[in-house]
Amino acid sequence: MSPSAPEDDALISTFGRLVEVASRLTRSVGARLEAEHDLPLAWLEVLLRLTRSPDGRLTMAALADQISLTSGGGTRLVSRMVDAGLVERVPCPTDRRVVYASVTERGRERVAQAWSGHAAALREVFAPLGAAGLDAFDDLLDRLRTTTPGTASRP
Amino acid sequence: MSPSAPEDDALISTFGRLVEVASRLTRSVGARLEAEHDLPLAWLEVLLRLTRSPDGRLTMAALADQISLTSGGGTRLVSRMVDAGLVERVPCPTDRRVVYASVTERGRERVAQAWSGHAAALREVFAPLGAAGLDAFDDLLDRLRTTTPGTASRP
DNA sequence: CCAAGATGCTTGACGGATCAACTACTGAGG
DNA sequence: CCTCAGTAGTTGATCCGTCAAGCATCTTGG
Repeated sequence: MSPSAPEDDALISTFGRLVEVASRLTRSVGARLEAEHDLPLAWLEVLLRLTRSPDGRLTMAALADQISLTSGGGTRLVSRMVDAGLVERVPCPTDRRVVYASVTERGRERVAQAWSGHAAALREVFAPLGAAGLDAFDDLLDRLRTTTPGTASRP
Repeated sequence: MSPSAPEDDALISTFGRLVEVASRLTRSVGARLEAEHDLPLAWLEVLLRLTRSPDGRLTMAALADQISLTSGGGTRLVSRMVDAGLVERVPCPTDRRVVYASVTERGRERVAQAWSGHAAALREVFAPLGAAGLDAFDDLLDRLRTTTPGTASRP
């Protein structure tokens, strides 16, 4: 009773695989990061985005969008990181609604410590693709990313 | 102060992209499914796995593994689906520890209803890849999947 | 045959994300 | 100028998954 078309079936399998792979990879990489550097993957993800941004800061909305969280989720996540001293909240002088999340020095240190281990984990995880496969993969992901609708918090 | 190697940096970007794409896609596809068929994506995922399995059933452990949940998460998810009448728990006669999750008739109906809409959503979402890209993508995902360590619940 | 370890599933406590409501602020039109 | 719609961020309630402990059952080696 597998409903109907065979090529739609393939589509569904691919999608399932995507979700599964993303889940397994984040789990595996995240566990290692947690074990070796006591740093949740989500935190590193935030720190990386911030350190790559001009002045090491991003508005809450931009950050939430980049890490695919709703604005509420973003607020809570950075709150925890503020408590841990890795991030600061900096009010925007020209628009008093906006708040910047800004990496602290301590935050930069943590990234520097965790960085090479994280890179090693990723090298391992992506090894089966080879260099060519990795490039292709990156390109395909980019195509999917840019066409997918919008922001997490937009109805 | 972007730490060091440029090719590791690319790796980190690719990983970030993978997570982002998976998240956006599940969100978009899930929202549509929820809106059109009032069915959470995770439920459909379960129903699809079950209907594809012999006798429409899977042990709790096998199911949890397939949808990347811990065994505890699996238990709760099927409990909810049992309450909704889409799945039944069937004890295994030969090994009294194991419990099968088995699709009910009602479950099969829901899949049949949702299936074509879901397929349409996926066709849309994967459109930017084209047929060739989709094949390549599927192949790459498969390589990543088969080499990634193990089961969700295994330490 | 039975003790000890493995395995399959469930459950209580908890963490973390979502949703929706709310506050504060900005900017455009009358 | 003032109002009003739209935008940025926070927060209370809730949902869902994890972790770790626990129970039942199977299996194995002495």
